[in-house]
Amino acid sequence: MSDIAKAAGISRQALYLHFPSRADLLIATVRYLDEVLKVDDRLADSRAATDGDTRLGAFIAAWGGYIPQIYGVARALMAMQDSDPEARQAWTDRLSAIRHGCAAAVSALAADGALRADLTEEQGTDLLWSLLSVRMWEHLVRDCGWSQETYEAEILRVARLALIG
Amino acid sequence: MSDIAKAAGISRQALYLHFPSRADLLIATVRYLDEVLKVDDRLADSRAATDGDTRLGAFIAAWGGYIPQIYGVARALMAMQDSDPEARQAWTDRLSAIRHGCAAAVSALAADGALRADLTEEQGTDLLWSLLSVRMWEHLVRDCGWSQETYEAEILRVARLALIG
DNA sequence: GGTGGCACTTTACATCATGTCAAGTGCGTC
DNA sequence: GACGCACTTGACATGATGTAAAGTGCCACC
Repeated sequence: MSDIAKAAGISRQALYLHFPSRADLLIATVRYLDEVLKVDDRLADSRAATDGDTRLGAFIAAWGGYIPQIYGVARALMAMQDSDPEARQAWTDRLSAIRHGCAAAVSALAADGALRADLTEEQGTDLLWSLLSVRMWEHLVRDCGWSQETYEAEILRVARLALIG
Repeated sequence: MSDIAKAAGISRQALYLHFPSRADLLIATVRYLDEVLKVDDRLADSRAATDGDTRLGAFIAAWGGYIPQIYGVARALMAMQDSDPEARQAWTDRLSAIRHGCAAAVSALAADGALRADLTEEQGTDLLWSLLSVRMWEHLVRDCGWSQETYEAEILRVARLALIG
């Protein structure tokens, strides 16, 4: 909070006049980023897709490409999940929105008869959700040093293999 | 530290006589668990495997089954990575040991000519490493509510699909 | 021109976890 | 009996978060 106040050119206490707590600030920041970076527009392609495979690809491209934009705040928010219930709730809500996107893609695959026979839609959704988690991105891009392009391509490839067939 | 001291029936300060810091305590705990739970024995099957696919399966079973045993400490250790360089180093070392195991399995697959043509050994290792990360386990088992069996079976299935072919 | 409201500042303080320090206690061993 | 050792109690420093109170400067409205 101190650093942020300094960067904003105001006193630490003035920050509390705008955001009641650290959690509130981070949550507001995510919402602000969503607005500025037009997360809805990014997901439009995926919603417009007619077949499951296209939808899957568009969703992975949209969300996978969005992760690096929000990674900083996401990390801070994830880190305070254990201590702050408000932060946990906010991050959980967000994750659940992503899960909805995953579910829609998996459902579209199922409708095409393209979903693997040995997977329920539920399981397929969980699997895709995990592949698209911020932690997965963090591990592959930040820890392993993969480029964003390699990450997106490889996740798409693995998701296809894991879900389709 | 206070809670741990209480649970151990000694004063908070006495804990510092045994472990100089919280990070040291957690690191010592991981090492202790490794010893008590015989992590080496668990990995023996995987090292003994003659073909790549067997090695992959044995490694996933061994490490995937070990994660829930150390999850509590692992989580605490992961949480303090940002603030404590000592904890970061210790956890990084541990992850790198796991990566070695992944690399050995991928390498065995490559030796069998079973590794997908579009993957380098490096990439395949990173991928397997990510699938076997504690975060992945956490997400699927703890957050999604998968059983340990489903987790192991599904990770094995996805790893095979992603690496072999 | 005065006045009130508003955003902000400074200062002080509470809390909580980690960690340090010092003095004392009880117990077994040499 | 003296020493060492593990431990206790109590005090204190630090750093982050958050609360509270009093003061300041400026703008808009009457």
